[in-house]
Amino acid sequence: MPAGSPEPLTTAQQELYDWLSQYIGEHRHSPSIRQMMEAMGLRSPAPIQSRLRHLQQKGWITWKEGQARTLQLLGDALGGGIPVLGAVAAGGLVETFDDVEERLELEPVLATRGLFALTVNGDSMVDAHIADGDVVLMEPVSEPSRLREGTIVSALVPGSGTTLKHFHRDGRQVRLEAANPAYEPILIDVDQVAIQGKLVAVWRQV
Amino acid sequence: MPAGSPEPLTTAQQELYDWLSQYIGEHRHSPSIRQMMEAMGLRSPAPIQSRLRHLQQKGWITWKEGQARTLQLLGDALGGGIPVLGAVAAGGLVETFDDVEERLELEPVLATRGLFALTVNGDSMVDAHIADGDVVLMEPVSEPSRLREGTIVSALVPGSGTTLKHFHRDGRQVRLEAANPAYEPILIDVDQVAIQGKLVAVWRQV
DNA sequence: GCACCAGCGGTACAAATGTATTGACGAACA
DNA sequence: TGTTCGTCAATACATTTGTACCGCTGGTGC
Repeated sequence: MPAGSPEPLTTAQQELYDWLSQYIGEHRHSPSIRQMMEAMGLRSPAPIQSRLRHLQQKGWITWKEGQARTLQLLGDALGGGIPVLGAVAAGGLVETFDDVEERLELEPVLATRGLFALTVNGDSMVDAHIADGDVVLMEPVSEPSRLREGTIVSALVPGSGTTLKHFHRDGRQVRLEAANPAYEPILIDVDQVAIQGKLVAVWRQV
Repeated sequence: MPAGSPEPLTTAQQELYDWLSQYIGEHRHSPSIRQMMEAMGLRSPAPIQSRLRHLQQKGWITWKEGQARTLQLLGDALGGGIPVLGAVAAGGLVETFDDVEERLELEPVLATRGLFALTVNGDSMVDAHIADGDVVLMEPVSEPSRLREGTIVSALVPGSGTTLKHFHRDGRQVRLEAANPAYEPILIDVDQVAIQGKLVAVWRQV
């Protein structure tokens, strides 16, 4: 909820909300009222209806009347994106943020078909601000010849495994450069290397 | 689909899948079969059943039998998280990835209530691998006194706006340190600074 | 031509499901 | 003390909804 009015919940309401959050996170869809009933250890749907009504009035959830399993949490991120409240600065500056300027939408990226992720191991890409332990989201590459110069790709180099590097072409050869001067570029024939994917996003969870 | 068997779809199946993808992306829940029926311009649920069965057999969708609106796309990211196929390395190494080791779950983070995002401006946090233009996901902080030493926070410093820094306590004072030696630490009385949130995740979209 | 299959229409049915109603209990509060 | 409100039980009801069945059609390949 747009930070400001965290309407307090009763313990029963909180209990239901927490369970909903967990269930939806796990199953990707809303449970039915009778499922909530069972999970809460109740024997009648009425209490659930009541709690749901209150959760709705307080702005925590919403659903489509009459339609099954259309309940949604209004926890900012889920549904509608995360509000980007402003910018934070280097030296300082930037005013306080009052209203939402835009919303961060992860969906479009996540909806990319065939997307996969890799855990970054080592420090070869630190200069590109990709640190050890980061997760990189990659999109499969079908035509390596169409890659833009400098694109960060994951490449399978015979004898040295999979590696994350900047992609360059040198005529008939491919040059894979780390974003860290401590590492030597890899020069390899275009036929010898398999480009698995290109970098779409970086995710780091603290 | 788990990269490897891009089972071909008929145009009718593709049409339905595309619509489902769009609908779910927009509404955050599955439509009912009769809704699909209408959307496809049909007058009977049977064709939809047929298409759904085929989409399921080919591994594009899934649902819980007998339960309403529990259909899910199997587009990797949506539903089930993004498959983390392995690790990519610095110098090299790491074998090819065959099977999914784990899945990247963004949901738990995104479900955090009150979560907000900030666009990073400047290079004060480069040493923490947070670059200009990154989006940082922040969780509101209610009790600044309970913050762990070194936690990255966004703080509102009177006269110098909002800034992203490492948080430290020095007795009755707060020390805000940039992750870049070029910037001087900010020393300020605990009552003079407002800690708005702590860093939960970093998101960088290429 | 014939088999096969995806697709369509129409219909039917049982189950899942949201919702309304009534009554009772206990805690909070004036 | 009496009122209010959130909670629970039990029940009832109308839809919503998934699913099954039958027959027909048009295209594809043998």
